[in-house]
Amino acid sequence: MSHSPKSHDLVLLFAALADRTRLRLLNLMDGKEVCVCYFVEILGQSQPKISRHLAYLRRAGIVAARREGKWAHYKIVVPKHDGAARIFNETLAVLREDRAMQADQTRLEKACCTPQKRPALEGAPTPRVVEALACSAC
Amino acid sequence: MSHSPKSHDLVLLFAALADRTRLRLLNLMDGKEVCVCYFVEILGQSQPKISRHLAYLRRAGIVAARREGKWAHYKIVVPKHDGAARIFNETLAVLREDRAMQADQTRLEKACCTPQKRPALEGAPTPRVVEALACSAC
DNA sequence: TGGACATATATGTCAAGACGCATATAATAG
DNA sequence: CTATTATATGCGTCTTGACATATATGTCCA
Repeated sequence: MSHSPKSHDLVLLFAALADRTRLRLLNLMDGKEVCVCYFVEILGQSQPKISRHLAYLRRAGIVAARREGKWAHYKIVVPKHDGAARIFNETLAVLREDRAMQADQTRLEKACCTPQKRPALEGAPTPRVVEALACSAC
Repeated sequence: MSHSPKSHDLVLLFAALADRTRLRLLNLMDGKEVCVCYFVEILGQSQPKISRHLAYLRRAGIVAARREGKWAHYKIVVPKHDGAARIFNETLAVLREDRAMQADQTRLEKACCTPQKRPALEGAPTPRVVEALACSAC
């Protein structure tokens, strides 16, 4: 596929990646489908702010939302455009090596293990592994 | 090097890449050091516009300017941060595969061969190959 | 020295995005 | 049905960036 690889796609991708909060969200979604309440808890940012950035990523076509009862789950969608996909995957790989991003990952894993200790996560669905990359702690 | 790979660097890189004109400029600089007047001629955009985008890229630290008499030459500088460098190089590779970007390259090569046919390029220094990647036509 | 030309910056205008706050929707529980 | 919880969206404000026009700076050459 990836019919006409217009640089327009790339510009949209880069714009979506040009925000720290969005990079942190993508990093948390790396290999997992994550509930919104976890993003709010782990990043410690306001729920509307998180929701807005998730909407931005959704519009950019690099995440997909799934509703399950009162919870919304988000997961990564690799861009169709081949070039964009390569850049996107490389970006995820770079994020994995970043200290702060690893810290986010660690906190997510910890929260997954003892969600009952966090009021905001009581009864919330824990992140679910999607396509390879196992969550060692959960 | 690349001591503390802060995601801040990445955000700045992505912001710099999130513009079509800047992507076209970077593509033209791929492997060559290019005079500003060539950018203006090849992209067919106003000189101030080109200059602003070059200034943006300069501030972002991914191009370097060199003054030679009345002409200014720009060339690519790969980011220090290792992750940013990988993403940046991958981006350049993707641009090379893009139709429109190839068209820009072709027009640059043609202009290099017969600069005397273009008033704006009379006497201007032709792009100079830097670090490998030869300009086959010039 | 002065003028022509190449390049850079200042300014005004417009649109997009980020954020906080409040509020609306949606689904569940009681 | 009402209350509660989770998520999304309007709205006002601030910042940033893109662009066009105008202007400044710097360099060469006559």
